[in-house]
Amino acid sequence: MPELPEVENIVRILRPKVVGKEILAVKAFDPKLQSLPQSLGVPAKVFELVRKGKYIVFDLGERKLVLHLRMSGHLFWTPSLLEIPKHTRLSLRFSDGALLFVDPRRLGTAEVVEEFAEPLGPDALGDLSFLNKALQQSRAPIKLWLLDQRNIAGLGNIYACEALFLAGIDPRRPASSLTKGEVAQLKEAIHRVLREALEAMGTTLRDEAYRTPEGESGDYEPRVYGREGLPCLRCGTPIVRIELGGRGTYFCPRCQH
DNA sequence: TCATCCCTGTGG
DNA sequence: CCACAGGGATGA
Repeated sequence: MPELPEVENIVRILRPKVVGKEILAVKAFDPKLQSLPQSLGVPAKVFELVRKGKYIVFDLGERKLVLHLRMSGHLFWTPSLLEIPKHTRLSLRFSDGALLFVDPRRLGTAEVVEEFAEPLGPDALGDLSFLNKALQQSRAPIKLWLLDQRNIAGLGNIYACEALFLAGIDPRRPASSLTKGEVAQLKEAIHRVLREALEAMGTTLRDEAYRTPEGESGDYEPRVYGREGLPCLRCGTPIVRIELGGRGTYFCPRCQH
């Protein structure tokens, strides 16, 4: 569910609540996470809270707690543990509140490691000049290339579609077929979409979908994602949905070539 | 480079 | 009932 802007917002909101504080107790509600309280060990001071691609990393000094929300994960901040919402998988108690990892589909992950070592490409919010050369080396459809976190970290299904729409590029095009001008457009489009979404506090498509740790929904409104059959905001042509790599892919057949 | 799987829920 | 879901690992 969450992509870079949503994860970044979550981290920004949580940072003042947890950095410099101690995790006083950990409880796992999912058998998959049974060993986590043991490996985490309490009390554990949180030195830093950082986003790496779509991962959320709690720097505990000698070790890191690494969370990934995948499709349906949420992090909620709550003043008390008296009421545990349905689908809560993990709770981290602090002196003045608690953090709940809630994940209906249970696809999310939480693990304690010595060092964060996921193979991630450069962050999508950072310098994108590497795209010029990198894209030349792959014949994969550009949208799938953008979704591969080893290439570029942070984009997901919504913002990959949105960026390609803004750049006027057909998602099926081989990455290596993009001209220099198109790559320039794409770089700009990626940054624009992510900044817009960040400012809007992310995208909340359905009621049960993304929320900030304080329960707020995001205001970003996709231009093409989820708009099959609706008129393109630029030319009025109905937006088309196709499947690419098994994922729904939306684009304007007239604006994107 | 695919399909398949991991899971559960919702909406048509 | 079936289709679909904002992610990613895996094995053919």
